[in-house]
Amino acid sequence: MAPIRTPRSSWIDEGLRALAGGGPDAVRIEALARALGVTKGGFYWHFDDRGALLDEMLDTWERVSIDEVIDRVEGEGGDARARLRRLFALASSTPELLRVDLAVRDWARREPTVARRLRRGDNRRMEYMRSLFGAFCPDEDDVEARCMLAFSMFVGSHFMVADHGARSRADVVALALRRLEAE
Amino acid sequence: MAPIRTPRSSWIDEGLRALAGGGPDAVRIEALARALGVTKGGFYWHFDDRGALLDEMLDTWERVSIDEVIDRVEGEGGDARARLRRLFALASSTPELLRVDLAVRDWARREPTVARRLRRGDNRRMEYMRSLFGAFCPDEDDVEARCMLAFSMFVGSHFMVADHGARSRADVVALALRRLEAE
DNA sequence: GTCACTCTATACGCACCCGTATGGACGAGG
DNA sequence: CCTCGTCCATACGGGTGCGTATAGAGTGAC
Repeated sequence: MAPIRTPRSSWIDEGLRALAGGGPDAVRIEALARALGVTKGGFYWHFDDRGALLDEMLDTWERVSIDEVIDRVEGEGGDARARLRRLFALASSTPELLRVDLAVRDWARREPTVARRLRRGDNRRMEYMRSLFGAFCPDEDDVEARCMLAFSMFVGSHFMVADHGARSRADVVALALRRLEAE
Repeated sequence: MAPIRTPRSSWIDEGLRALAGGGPDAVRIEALARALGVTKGGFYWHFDDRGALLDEMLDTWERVSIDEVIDRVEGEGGDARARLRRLFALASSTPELLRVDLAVRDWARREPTVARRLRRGDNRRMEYMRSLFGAFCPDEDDVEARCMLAFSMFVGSHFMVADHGARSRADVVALALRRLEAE
């Protein structure tokens, strides 16, 4: 057994970095190789083709961005409002992961297979949020509206570039979130 | 003066169509030419290069997606809540225009010059929404939070793919909007 | 009919990228 | 020391796209 010099995971990580920076079109094998300091020779030893890499990139995105985040929020206890705030904090805490998430969302708009994965992930997250809002909010329509507003603000705030006078973007998001948590 | 066969505007329109469908990387001159039934020969008579086309595409996007929408909402009268609803309806009414808007938002995440244009546009729309929410909502923080929620839901809802049980996405958005319009 | 103007076709050089083929390099196990 | 497994470098063919150069077509003005 020889040692592993540039394992699959390096290619996947570098691919996710490229995806975050420039979208799926920026995931070019020769560019990744340059970034890793090798040539593409080894890439085709690990992967069948570019599509296989993209697939595995989406696998790891699903795992670390969705499953692990929810697990960590659940693991630390607190009431529903505390978990809600922690969910938002955690999801925005890793800039690199966040940018991958946003890139996947745009990608999903034109690739049905990506959209199917995103649907699975978004449904998981929404289901989890419903349980949190439902803990202190009896009306079902209201729960759905609050989930929608909270989730779409989490996503949409990164796709808009407005100023808010003296307030920072984070201030306004916190303000809005507090509004959604109200009785 | 000879007649105009494939004027600048054809290239810009076709470019916007490509942008809506596949992002800025999909705006390829030879592909646009094929779509227009000509070769790229004439393109370089109208434009210096690909960048010049992208620039003019953004010009027209700014004009028709922001200025004209606000003008039309204002032109038809009604109270603040009616205008708010019309603003949402109008902005979503033209699928093609909407998809350009979303593509520009993703594009802005990696191109500072695009981000600057988007900032200008988003500030205009936010300023207008502030005036509408401010008409029936006295607290300034509350106005800002509602604007943020409304705008980011408008944007974010198109970047998420969750199901809502028996409800349709449009139902949930309407539900959420009604919540934001409440006294 | 001629001219001027507005495109349009075609061909070229360059660069980038994909996927394949092939011959290694390099260290662990025997 | 030799072999095997794990990569890596290099070269190739094919495809696509950009921007340039150049010759020409089609139409209105005169």
